[in-house]
Amino acid sequence: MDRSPGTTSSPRDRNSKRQSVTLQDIAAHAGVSRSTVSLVLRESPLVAEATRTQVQTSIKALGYVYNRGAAALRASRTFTLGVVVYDIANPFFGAMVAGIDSVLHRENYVSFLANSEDSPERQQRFLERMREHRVDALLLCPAEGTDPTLLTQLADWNMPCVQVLRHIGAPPFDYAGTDFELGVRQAVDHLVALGHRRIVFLGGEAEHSATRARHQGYHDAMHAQGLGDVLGIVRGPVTRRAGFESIQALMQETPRPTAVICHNDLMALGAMLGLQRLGLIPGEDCAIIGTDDIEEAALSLPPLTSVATHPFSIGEEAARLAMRRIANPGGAREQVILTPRLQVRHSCDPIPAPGEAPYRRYPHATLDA
Amino acid sequence: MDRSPGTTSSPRDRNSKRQSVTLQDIAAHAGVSRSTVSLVLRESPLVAEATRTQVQTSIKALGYVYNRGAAALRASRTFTLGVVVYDIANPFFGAMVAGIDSVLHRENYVSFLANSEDSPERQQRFLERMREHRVDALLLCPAEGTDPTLLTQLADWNMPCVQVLRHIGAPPFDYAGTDFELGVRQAVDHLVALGHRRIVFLGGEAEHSATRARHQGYHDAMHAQGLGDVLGIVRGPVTRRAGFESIQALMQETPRPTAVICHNDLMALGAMLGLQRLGLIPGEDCAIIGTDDIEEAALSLPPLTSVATHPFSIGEEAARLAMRRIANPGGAREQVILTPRLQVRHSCDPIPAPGEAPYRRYPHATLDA
DNA sequence: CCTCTTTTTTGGATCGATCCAAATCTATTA
DNA sequence: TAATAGATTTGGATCGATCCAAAAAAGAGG
Repeated sequence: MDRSPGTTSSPRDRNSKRQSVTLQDIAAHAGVSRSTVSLVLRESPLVAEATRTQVQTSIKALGYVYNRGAAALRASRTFTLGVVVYDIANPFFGAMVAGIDSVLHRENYVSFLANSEDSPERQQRFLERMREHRVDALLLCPAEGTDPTLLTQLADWNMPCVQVLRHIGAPPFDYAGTDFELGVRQAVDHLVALGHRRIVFLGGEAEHSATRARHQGYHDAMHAQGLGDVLGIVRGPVTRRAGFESIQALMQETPRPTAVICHNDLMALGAMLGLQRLGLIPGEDCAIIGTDDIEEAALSLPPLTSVATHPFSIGEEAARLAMRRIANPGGAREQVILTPRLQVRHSCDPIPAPGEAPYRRYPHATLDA
Repeated sequence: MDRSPGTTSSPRDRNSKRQSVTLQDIAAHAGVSRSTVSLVLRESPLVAEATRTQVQTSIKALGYVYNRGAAALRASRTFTLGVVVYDIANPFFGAMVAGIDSVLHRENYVSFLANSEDSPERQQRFLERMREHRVDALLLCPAEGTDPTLLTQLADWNMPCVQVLRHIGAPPFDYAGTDFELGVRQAVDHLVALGHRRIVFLGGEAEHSATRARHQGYHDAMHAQGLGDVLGIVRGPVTRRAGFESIQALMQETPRPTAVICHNDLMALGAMLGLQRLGLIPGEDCAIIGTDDIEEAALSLPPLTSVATHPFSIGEEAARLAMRRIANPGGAREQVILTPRLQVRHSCDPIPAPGEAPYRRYPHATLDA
């Protein structure tokens, strides 16, 4: 009030002398105290309306930039989240991360993303780094082979953790994922309704919740359909290449399976390719169903029938759960389980009429589902 | 020295009273000063060997966790990097991010990853968030349509920026990418050597450096080969679906192109699918070359010939450049341009002998290149 | 006009590290 | 042995915000 700093301290002056505009500078400019400015920034209802607008004007005028680091030090809240996935190159995770971001954005959060590549050691190093950076919470898709005591460790660290897609350790824990068991059941039921009996599951080799649930679902559904005698599970990596290779081995068997359900879409796409390599037609010589319903699934030949697991929604739910946990660290743990939906396309169409050339059928298929 | 705090201040005691172990605690435990501990942590050569080991013992004993936020406040260095990409679901970026991480890891950095989805507005919001978090530098793959003044803005913000893959604004600026022009030339030359003349380029519609360079390369290479009269560039989105659709339109034309070079691999894979949908055989009815050489390229039918752009290396180089810039903000701007390499597979094999059934040829192709 | 609430504002302490000039401790040399 | 140089160590100030108890201002009631 005694001076009009808008003119006395020119930007040039500040540039040369001091690095950045601080609360103090704004306070001086607006003729109030540091604390009041802080309250305005945090949108406290305590400040009078007139003061608020005055301060906001000064903030704009001086081009102030909030220093979250400084705030974090005092308030011990960083507005920062750690996200650990195991295969960032899988489009599923692209979509999931987008879902996470969409929620974090609203909450003014920002995320550290790390790719464990399914290595517990890599994962551990990332977690330690994130600990130093004092993330408010963690979204963790645990790497294959992660020791269940990791959860205890994180609890000791005081780092809230929401597991995503896979889970380790004993309940209760926070978790967001899909009902994989139900997903596989949907796939099996669909195939059986189409007349298939020899249905093989191309699954993962790792022992974690997500493979277990799928295998359990397969097992139960097959039994429920009275097909307990033709169970077949192949275990291996869950990559495109693995799908490509294992289906070719599978097709050498007699009797051949007539349908294959895959752990994820990448495998399923690889499997379709493997069939083609053998001169077989996916969907006719052997039905294929994938899991995830990534974008590419609609863009294969034939378009892939897939159990949609809604990665974007999973990301959103996981992030929301993390926000809830941050707001209420002691609250009851939650498990958010989304319901998958079978997206039917053309990779398990019924056998074509005898006269019809199989290959020619694809052009009639619609790709837009 | 006067007391043995390892026993006097038990962990339980600290848990209840104070939140976390600080430098002060370690100093007391080791019988030295705060400052000395700080020097040890930063691996300063100033501290005597005996002191160093003593302090390190105390650090372990007390389970100290470095608080980077606090350090950042004082030292105004956050050990944090912003990374903005425009399509996280593209496996190319998965590999690139992995390359970035591998460098950051060594340097004890951690990265905020943001996905602009090619929206300048989204990008801008992320940048503002990262500014509040005071990232030490930015790795930016500018979203399509980004205003060139963004560079000025970032300079005003005092935020070092390394552009990646695409660049906007006027030199000098820091940049890491590939010689796309050369890449396309390699593709054209390869096709011409195989006897192709009607070579079409399936390119992007956006006006940025990466599309311009590719188009320029195509233009120059075609002219150099004396094919200036059969130029053909199709512009559109650079997605799998776009490749799928535009090649089908292209195949209606007369005379038909005999070869297509694509902006990226996703397009090329889509294009191969499009050919199949028309009942045409990729590589025989029409040759296809992609760009990037993502993992999936080796796993298509036929395996895709592609201009390898080495995403992992680009990520590494970009991150290294950022580290150099952080260490020396005023230094001369650098442009790191990697050399692409044509990875020949089977999507542009020469026309098969008359008697040979085209489709049967694929099983003989090796997928391992 | 004065007292009593209620609303709004404030300054000093604090978060946990680094910076830096000065103090201390060790050798070395005259 | 004292002076000097070099190697270590140190404490106070600082980074830029929040917390919180207390002060000041505004409004209500008699």
